[in-house]
Amino acid sequence: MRLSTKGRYAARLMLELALHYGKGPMLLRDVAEREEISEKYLGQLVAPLKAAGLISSSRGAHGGYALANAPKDISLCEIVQAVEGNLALVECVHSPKICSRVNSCVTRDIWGRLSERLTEELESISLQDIVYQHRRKQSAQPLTYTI
Amino acid sequence: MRLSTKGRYAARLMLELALHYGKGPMLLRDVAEREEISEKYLGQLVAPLKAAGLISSSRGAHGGYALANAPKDISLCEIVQAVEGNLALVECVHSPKICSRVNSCVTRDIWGRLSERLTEELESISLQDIVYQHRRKQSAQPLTYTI
DNA sequence: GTAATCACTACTAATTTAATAGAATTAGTA
DNA sequence: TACTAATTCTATTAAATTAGTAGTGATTAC
Ligand code: FES
Ligand code: FES
Repeated sequence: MRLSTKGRYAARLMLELALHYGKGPMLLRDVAEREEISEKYLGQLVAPLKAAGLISSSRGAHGGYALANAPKDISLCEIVQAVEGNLALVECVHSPKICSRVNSCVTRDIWGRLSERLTEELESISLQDIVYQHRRKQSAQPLTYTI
Repeated sequence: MRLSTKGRYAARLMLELALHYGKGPMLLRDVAEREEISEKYLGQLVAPLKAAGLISSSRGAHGGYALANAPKDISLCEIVQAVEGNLALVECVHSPKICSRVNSCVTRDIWGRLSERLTEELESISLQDIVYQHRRKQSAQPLTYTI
């Protein structure tokens, strides 16, 4: 029951865009460098994020990516859902066809409720919250000098 | 972020044992038949459940499996954890070594808190709860006749 | 001693994950 | 217009995980 790199990288990508919010489009190359993630792989993650309306892009010279909305209006749920698909903990919650006995199976109900709780929890975290926590953490960190 | 068949089957296996609680050991064959799950595959799931102290077994003729404790004293968390290992949504929460930057990464903190919430939620559900919900559902079901 | 049952280990096909690679497309600018 | 910087799209792949199957060995009741 692990979140794949898609979801984790997408969250970090969106955090970078949020930190850069209001400063024009950000290069994928810079995101990749700052987060130490393969640029090509990130290139695949932006497609679903854009399709979900979370980011906008501009091509060509001086292009790049930017948040489509303010950080406070983007939830972690939307980000994860965009790249990972629906968040049900078990498949038959959303696709009843794949299990016979969906009508009698009580564990399905339980996984369904659990999935809802998880979704609610993710919905309650905005990108702005993550930015705040990031800044708080940064200022609490001891300084690191790069020579 | 899906629960694998291990966790799902283990929950159903434990429900069957709970329904049979107090009636002596139950055959794996019967569990497999009632839940329509491969007996051999279930055979692999009982090992970790036993190792976790959730069930007891007796070998030989008239052997089988039984709950090691009352259903009210077994949580869904214990069951899932036994067969799936630790429930962290991302690996670096429990094994900081695998990620560099664990000290500065704010998303790790978020995944960590989320994992805790999920664990709490699973801890709050006992096998007895599942039995109650199962019985309620059964009695609400229209009767099905097997000819 | 034999039948029934759990216990253990090895193997495997299919799927998913986590990338890498490269060509195509678009946009700014000299 | 030609050049360059950037996104976009598609294909390929190695490794890991999942979801089993199969078979043999150990133990116990009768
Ligand atoms: S119906 Fe899908 S797990 Fe029970
Ligand atoms: S430290 Fe592991 S995801 Fe950031």
